[in-house]
Amino acid sequence: MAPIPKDENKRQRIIEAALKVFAEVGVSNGKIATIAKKAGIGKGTVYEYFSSKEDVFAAVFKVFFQKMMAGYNALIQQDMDPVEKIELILDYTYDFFDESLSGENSADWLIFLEIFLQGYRDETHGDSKLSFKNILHDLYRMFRPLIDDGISKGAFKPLDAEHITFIIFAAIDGIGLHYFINRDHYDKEKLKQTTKDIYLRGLLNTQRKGT
Amino acid sequence: MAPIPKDENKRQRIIEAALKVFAEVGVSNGKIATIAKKAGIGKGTVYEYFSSKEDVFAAVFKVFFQKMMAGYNALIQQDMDPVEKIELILDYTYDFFDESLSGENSADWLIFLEIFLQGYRDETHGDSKLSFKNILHDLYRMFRPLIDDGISKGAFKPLDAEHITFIIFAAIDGIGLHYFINRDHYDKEKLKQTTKDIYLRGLLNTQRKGT
Amino acid sequence: MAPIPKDENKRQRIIEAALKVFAEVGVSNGKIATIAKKAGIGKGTVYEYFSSKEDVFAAVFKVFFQKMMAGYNALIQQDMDPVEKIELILDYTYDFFDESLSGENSADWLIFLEIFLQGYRDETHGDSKLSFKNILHDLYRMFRPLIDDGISKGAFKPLDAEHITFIIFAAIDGIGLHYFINRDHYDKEKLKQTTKDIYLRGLLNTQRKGT
Amino acid sequence: MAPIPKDENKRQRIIEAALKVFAEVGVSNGKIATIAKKAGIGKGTVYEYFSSKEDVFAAVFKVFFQKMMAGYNALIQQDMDPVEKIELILDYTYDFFDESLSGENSADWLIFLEIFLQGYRDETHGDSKLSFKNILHDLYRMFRPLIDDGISKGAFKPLDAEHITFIIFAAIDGIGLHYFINRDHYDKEKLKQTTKDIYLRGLLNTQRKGT
DNA sequence: TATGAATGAGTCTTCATTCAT
DNA sequence: AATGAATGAAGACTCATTCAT
Repeated sequence: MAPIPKDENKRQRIIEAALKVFAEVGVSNGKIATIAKKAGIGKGTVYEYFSSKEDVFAAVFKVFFQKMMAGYNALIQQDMDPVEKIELILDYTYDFFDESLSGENSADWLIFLEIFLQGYRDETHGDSKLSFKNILHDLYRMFRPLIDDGISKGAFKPLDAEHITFIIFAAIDGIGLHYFINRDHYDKEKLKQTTKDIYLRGLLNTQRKGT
Repeated sequence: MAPIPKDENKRQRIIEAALKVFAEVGVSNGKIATIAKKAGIGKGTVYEYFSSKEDVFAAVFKVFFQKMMAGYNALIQQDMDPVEKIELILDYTYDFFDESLSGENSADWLIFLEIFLQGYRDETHGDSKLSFKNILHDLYRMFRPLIDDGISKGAFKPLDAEHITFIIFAAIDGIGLHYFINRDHYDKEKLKQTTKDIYLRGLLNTQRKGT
Repeated sequence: MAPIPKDENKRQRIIEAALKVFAEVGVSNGKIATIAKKAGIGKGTVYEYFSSKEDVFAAVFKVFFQKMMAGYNALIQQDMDPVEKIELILDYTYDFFDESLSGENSADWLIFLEIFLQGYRDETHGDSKLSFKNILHDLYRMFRPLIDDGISKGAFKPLDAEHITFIIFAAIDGIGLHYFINRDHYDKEKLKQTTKDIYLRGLLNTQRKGT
Repeated sequence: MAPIPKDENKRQRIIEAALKVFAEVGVSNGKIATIAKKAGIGKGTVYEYFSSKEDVFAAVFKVFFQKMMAGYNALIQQDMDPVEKIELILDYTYDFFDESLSGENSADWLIFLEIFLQGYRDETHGDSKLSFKNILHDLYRMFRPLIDDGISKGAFKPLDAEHITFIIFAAIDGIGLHYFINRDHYDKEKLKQTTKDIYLRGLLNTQRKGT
């Protein structure tokens, strides 16, 4: 059905174009014709690389999360102590959104929500090959060692690692989302600092020293 | 075009039906015919109360946020100390999603994202009468006094109130979102507790007592 | 799927239009748009009465054979002796095609083949609600009593009635088909006479009297 | 456009593949891509041998009737008396269909109808290089000497030879067609016998001997 | 006021055909 | 000579919206 001919580069161009289009107007409203034009190819050519619009979306979905995970993973893999890493990750979240929002890519990040919605519905309706849940679990799994490390090194409170991971990542998501809409109303550096203050003073058990 | 006839009750039924339909299948895929049937009226009747599908969405948007704000506002208005309130609010977030997800309304909460997306796009594209940003600011404005109160009473750290409000609310949002997808993988009570642990041990400056 | 609203008259107009269009250009090449225009309605309206093009075809199929059977049945029901009836039926076959071919309906009869092909393929491919075989058996069943009657009255040779029915009807079909193409090359009255000569002198066992 | 390159063998493979494909799914639904694959060549190569799909069909049309005529002609050319030949031809019709229907070629014979329809329409619409009428006349012309021979030898009734030819051949066609669909419902040998009984007892004037 | 039958603009998708390699 | 990637014209079907009843 989806023959996937050789030109891998062209396939990528379609995915990128689709990402932008879906982000800008939504998956339902994103026309294959628009995607094709944006990719600089003919309408029919899209179907040489993907069997359907749904299939295009699936590819966008996959690529998006791979990139996202790669971004965070690069930070996590670095050789530094857990506290610094958490700080880096929190800072990075703001910076990542800030970059995503610059220039013409301004709406790119909306694709996260599009993907979230579409992916969740597909899952609910059972016709999904894109297990959204699984993606989230991959993300948690990626963060998890960092938390474990912090706990074992005594840097983090000895709370349940699984639940901490969930909360931290979920919170980061929400913060990114809101910052996405409100960045012109807030001072980024102050937000970064406050975020770290709130998270870390709680996460770290250094204060216990004082007890 | 939309004369807005008398029967206000019927108008509400349409909005409720639209909420469910949009939540379940998305705004783009939500059909006027489906909404009408769910509201128990004829297709044409929808156009007696609303001038277009877009107009129906605007009403859903408005009602949804009014309800949401009412829910949180009820908690905030209660006469109790700021720390307890924050705890209540965090707990409530989990409970709210838990309730929303029970029974047939299981997808209701997806409407938040639908609304978010649609609202944000409308705003970006300039054709919006629904300022999404304004809604968010209303929400922050609602939470703000609670933070101010906590700070002035010495219960919360003397950080910048505006930024705290942003972070707390954004985090709550993210947590709700993720819990929405993952609730069957986690123990709610443990999550509640860990959430409060992380947020509050950081937010509260009680540890200073020890100094 | 196929709501089938009230206006039965309009439904008939669509079927008639489809019959002509399918006959003229084939089922595959027959466009819904053309059918709609010919029926004097909007494109979308076709879908108020039929759920798909396939469904339109099914209706054409059904109506066509009902008419066809009604035509032959009227002859068969008449109160006259079997030999005369067979003669009438053979004559009628020529006349029927002759009429079908006059004026603008000139291609109408091609629909028989279209239907034959489409029906046969649908059956083979299993996705048929139009059992073509069943239709043919209905036709045979209709002719059968005539043959039985002729045999029991001693007018026809005492051959196997079922097989006679098959052969006579199949031959009539072939004759109609060829006449359809060749009528301008032959003298109809001569064909009628020759046909009866060949069929009847064989079918009747009157000649045995002479033995 | 269609330079008709050397490899005649490849050209035949395309025609054969097209025959099967058209028979199976119809001319409209038969895709050039499918034909190419079945012929074991590239899609573009088809256009080295034929200028268009229509041109491919024309070749199939021509080849099919050549084969068909060759089959019957072989029988007609044999040195035997007219009555035996007619019997042979009638028997052969059943056997031919029986063979065509065995194994994977099961739908091959449908091509006759496809060709009939397409050919007839092309003729009607004037864009035909395939005079369907002419083909039929060739067939009649082939049978004609057999009838003439039978009449002149006194084996057949002295009816008009041209009309007899038409009727016999047309009837054979119809019988083949119906047998194609119904062969599992009838006993072939009985059908053969009954067919010959009906046709020959009428065609032969042997009964006159008794007079 | 309420309705739902009618409509056609708009979208995905297919496929014959072209053409650079 | 052979190929198959690229293309866009064409067509089935959907659905917001209108309007006569």
